[in-house]
Amino acid sequence: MNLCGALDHIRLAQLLALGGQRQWDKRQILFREGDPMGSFFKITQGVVAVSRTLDDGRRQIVALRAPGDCLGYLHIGGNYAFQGEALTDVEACAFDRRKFDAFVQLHPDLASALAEALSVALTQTGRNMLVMGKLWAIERVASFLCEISELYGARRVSVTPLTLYFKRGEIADYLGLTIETVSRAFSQLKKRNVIALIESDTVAILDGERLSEIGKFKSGVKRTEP
Amino acid sequence: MNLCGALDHIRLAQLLALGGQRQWDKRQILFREGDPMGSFFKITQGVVAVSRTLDDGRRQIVALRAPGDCLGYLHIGGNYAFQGEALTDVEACAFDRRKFDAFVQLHPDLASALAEALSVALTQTGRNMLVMGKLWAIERVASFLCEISELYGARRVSVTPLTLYFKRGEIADYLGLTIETVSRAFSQLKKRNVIALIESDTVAILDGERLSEIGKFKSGVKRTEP
DNA sequence: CGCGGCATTGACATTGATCAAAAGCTGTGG
DNA sequence: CCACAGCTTTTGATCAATGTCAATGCCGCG
Repeated sequence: MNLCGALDHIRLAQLLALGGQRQWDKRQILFREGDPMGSFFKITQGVVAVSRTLDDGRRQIVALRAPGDCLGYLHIGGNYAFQGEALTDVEACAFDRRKFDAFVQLHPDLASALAEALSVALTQTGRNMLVMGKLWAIERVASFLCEISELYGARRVSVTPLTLYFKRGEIADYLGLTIETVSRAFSQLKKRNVIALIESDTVAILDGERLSEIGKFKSGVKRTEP
Repeated sequence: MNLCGALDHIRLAQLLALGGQRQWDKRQILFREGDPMGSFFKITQGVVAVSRTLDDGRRQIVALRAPGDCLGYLHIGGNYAFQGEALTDVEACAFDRRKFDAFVQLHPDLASALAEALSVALTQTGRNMLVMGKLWAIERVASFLCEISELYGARRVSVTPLTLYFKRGEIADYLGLTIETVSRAFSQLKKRNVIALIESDTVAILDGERLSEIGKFKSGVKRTEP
């Protein structure tokens, strides 16, 4: 979720004063599911995966967060409802939740912005449920590539070629598949000349039209010049 | 989502004056995905399924809404992001979205309540993604029964025995399964004496402990006296 | 009574998971 | 710089879970 829109520079500065900029290395945990909630975070650099894990170790990544997004906001009885893990090196501003809530009390329109950001996140999540519930493996992977391409394109990260910052296992945990199935889906898409692999991590989208058809993805996805 | 909490009676009355009580029959559509958004709704009676459908007809139910909940709030470019369909006869209060937004401007704490309600919905959705992404068919069905039991228990509907108001096809569309798989899961749970079927629609939970174990469902589920 | 919708069950097909092996890459230390 | 260890990805072989297709039965309603 993203609540930049409603913040003018002055209040953004005030808000930033509530929290400190912090950094995490790739693969570090920003916050753990079940831990008492302290701060939430607004990403300035990098990509974070938000996940839940069952007792037996099965993990589901429920959202991706990129620069501008907030995360670590949701709680169950005062404990983090999810885990946040850095997929890249990450910089984020950490806000003490209580101070933030107090700040929101003083700036009512911020609450509206918050509601708006949450609405967008909830809408996005609805699409992800459709993807996980109804699409075949190759469709899910195609959808994922479209989503990442759009997310990174909208936020910053260069998209030509497209570096995912996801390992196969993370894609699997995001899409409700296994590593092997994700790998095979990539191979399929290669064979059909829809994508090419630059590195295991980095993709050239050869036929964005086709990719978004396969992924049932509405908005346009640009072709990556190889 | 539910924003009763923040509303005292006086303001609730004012708010209600913004919208009119309306009724729908079972299986009627409250609003369609893609239609221009007019009102959103606060349910007073009945159960509604919120869904998205692909062009080829595959449908995913992304949320259930019961009395006290709001729905029809999410939009993409001013059009409903989802469809709302009555699973039972439904009564709801319809609020013109623009009037509501204006009202929220005048009552800032309502915006906070809205954000809180959206947060709860988003947290719930996270769990559903875990269910769909990682659980086996029988686990999903068990999880569904726990969820329904808790939802109805918390809101109103009698829970002994538990009437679902879902057809098999709707359960399937909620859990990312097929009718037949859902039916087989019910049969399994019957065979294991975890549940009994009163009617195809109505279940007695014989062993809630076991059911919530199977469904990986945290909070307690009461036993239904048969 | 007979029709239509829904649920159940069985037989079979297919997808995706699991198990296993091999190849590629990365970083470390000699 | 090379060799080796550890990790990740790919690919193949097989298995299991779930989807698909079809038949049957149940139930409510005209």
